[in-house]
Amino acid sequence: MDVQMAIRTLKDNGYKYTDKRQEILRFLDQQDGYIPAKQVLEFMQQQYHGLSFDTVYRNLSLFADLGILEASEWEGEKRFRFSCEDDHHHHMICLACGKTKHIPVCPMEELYVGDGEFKVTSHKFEIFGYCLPCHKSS
Amino acid sequence: MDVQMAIRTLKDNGYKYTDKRQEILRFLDQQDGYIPAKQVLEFMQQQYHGLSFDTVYRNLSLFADLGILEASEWEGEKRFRFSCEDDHHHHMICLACGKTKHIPVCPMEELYVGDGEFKVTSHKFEIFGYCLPCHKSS
DNA sequence: TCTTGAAACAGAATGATTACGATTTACATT
DNA sequence: AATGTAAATCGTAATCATTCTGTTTCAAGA
Repeated sequence: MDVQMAIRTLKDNGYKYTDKRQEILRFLDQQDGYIPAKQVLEFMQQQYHGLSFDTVYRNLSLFADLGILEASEWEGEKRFRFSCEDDHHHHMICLACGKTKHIPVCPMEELYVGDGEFKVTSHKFEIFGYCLPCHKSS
Repeated sequence: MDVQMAIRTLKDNGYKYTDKRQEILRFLDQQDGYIPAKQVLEFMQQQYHGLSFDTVYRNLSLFADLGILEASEWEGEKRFRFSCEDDHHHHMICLACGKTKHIPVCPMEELYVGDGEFKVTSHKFEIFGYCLPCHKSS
């Protein structure tokens, strides 16, 4: 997933492509790991003085709904990152800097949960901790 | 960990044992899994009309600090449960009614992630879907 | 019983997020 | 290029969970 694919996804679903959406997507495309919504807002307000909170928060949620972004949430803040284009996987997430590391294994593949009493539609598996640089500096 | 042990822990650390603390502990002792702080507050306000939010939130944090409770947080809410290391589990969550079902297996037990480059502190594993009653009625 | 410091109270403050009516804008159609 | 319309954004208020502050009440040791 990159900015071009994101634009196509937006158009395919009948959404418009605005300069603010472009800036949000370009900013997140440059980042490495999960970025708090607040931080995206701050970046955007540098260029668009008086930008409404609503615009940023609603667009981030929209992008996540469309699969353009991946969303997570910890320490009371929602965070977003560009969707990884490769195979299904999960993340280790650094609580200090938000950087992520792939976990190649998916627990769902080894776990039998389809017991007929629960129709599974999705799942979330995340490991939290500290990456080496952040762990050292604390 | 049970209510008696919790009382001892409180006393050992120089904290007082009040009727409100007793009620919070007894309520959580009867529960099965993580309970949102808000829900503890609602239960307490049934008996103590006009009970301060502060009393419940501060006590829950205190209990967690003392190791009486385990704290977690998702969907923007802090949640607590009695400490019980041998009962570690995860949940299937119904997206329609919110009811949960235990998953007896923890993927962390079978996954080697301690590669020295990441200090693991916690993890989250949740399966989303629909329980039988909700699935039938849709 | 008395004393003292912790606990609880009441309500304001905070921080993140969402909601809403009014206005502006993107873009397909004319 | 001009127009119509649904979507996007604005500006601000509301909400939700939680924390803080200053004062009063109370548990438990002396």
